[in-house]
Amino acid sequence: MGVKERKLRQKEEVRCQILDAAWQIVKEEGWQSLSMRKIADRIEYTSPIIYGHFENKEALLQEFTRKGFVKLCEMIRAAYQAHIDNAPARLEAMWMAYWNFAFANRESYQLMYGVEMGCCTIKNGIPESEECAEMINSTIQEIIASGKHPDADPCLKYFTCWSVVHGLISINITRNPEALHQSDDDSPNLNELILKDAIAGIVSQMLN
Amino acid sequence: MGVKERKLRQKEEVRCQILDAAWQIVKEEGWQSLSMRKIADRIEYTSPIIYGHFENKEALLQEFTRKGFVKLCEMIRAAYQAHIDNAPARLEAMWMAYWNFAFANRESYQLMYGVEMGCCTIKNGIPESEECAEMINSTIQEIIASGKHPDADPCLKYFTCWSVVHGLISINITRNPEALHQSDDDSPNLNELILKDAIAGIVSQMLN
DNA sequence: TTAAATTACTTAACACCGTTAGGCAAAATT
DNA sequence: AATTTTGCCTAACGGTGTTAAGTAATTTAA
Repeated sequence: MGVKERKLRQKEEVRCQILDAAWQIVKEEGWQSLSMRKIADRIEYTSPIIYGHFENKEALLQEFTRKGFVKLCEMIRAAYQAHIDNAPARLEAMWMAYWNFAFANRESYQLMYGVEMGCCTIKNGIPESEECAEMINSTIQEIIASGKHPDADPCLKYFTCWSVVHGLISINITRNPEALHQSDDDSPNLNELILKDAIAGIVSQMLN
Repeated sequence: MGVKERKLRQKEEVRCQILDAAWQIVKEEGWQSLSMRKIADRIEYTSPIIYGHFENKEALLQEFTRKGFVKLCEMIRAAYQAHIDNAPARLEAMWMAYWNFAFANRESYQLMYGVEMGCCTIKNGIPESEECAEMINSTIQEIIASGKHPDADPCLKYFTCWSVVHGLISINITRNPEALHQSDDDSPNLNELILKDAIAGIVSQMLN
């Protein structure tokens, strides 16, 4: 009598179809033109059924935001663990991971930080988001502790780092899709150089 | 037979009413909830008459963007002229002007750089916008020329500065209205310190 | 002064949007 | 086999930007 299980499975499958269709539309036309009716069209249902799976459109978007932070968190965690013995290098690696995530997942980043989402908020209910902030903040604290300004505010340094990186990403992500960010050849692109320079500057301000 | 003149004057007055009503709504409810019908309600007309003054909603918003850049340009120009003899100080003053504009004209800034406007684009059809970029870029070139890295790219330095400032503003403008940006007492707030630090860092990278 | 032409404005509609209520038919349970 | 539950759709509400058609007032011309 696995009828309940089957129905649950079917419902879960429709949920996936909704997310897949939504993601497809976003990739093709952008977040701006994503609508419940368009999603329903693609999965050959009518729009009200979506409300059986997501409370409203915002909740649906929130699901993508959540997924984005999970992925971002993975990448930052990898960078964290790869430089566990060197705090300045770790900080740079984590922000580079952030940078790479933004360009490998443009649409996600735009939803996570761009349009209306409260940007750079430490508390936003998504645990992975807080874990990202925690890893970066602890590294900053480590750098500050080993430097000549132990009274520096790590939170403000975090904001400063974030503003450089996010600002640079903002420049590149909305406008020229491939103008400045061309990693075609082996040489790192100019933006990455700027980024590393800026972070190195902040680190040096913490140390000296 | 000044009937034509009178009609022109009347039409111009309605145009002003439209802009005033729109601005009032924005200040009360934000850009998100500004609609043509709401504007029409306030000026006691119906929505189609707005299209006699503005081609569409985007054109109306564009008018506010333009006005914003005019004001921003004034402030940056004043800073430019106040430090005509000292390029590093001039650069800092111009970015501080930018910073102050953003917080004195939150709604304008949000429209100019925030929501969907292509951020930091050098060419966007608004002459004042280009003048701002020109003043900053020429100052950066002056600094670079007097430094030890004459081959540095001024455009990229401009982007770096802009990303720091815009990033910091983004943090503060969307979230806590008065949390970090409290200039109540005489002491400059912490964000301004960060800002000056960051710009000083970039300048020092150009010089040394 | 009266008829024609222009202008100013409104009403109604189109095509969207997010969201909800009600109904119908198929499926599952009793 | 009758009843309950479920899944899904149709229709609608109130909102959006925008356009076309029509009406009433004003200005111009005869």
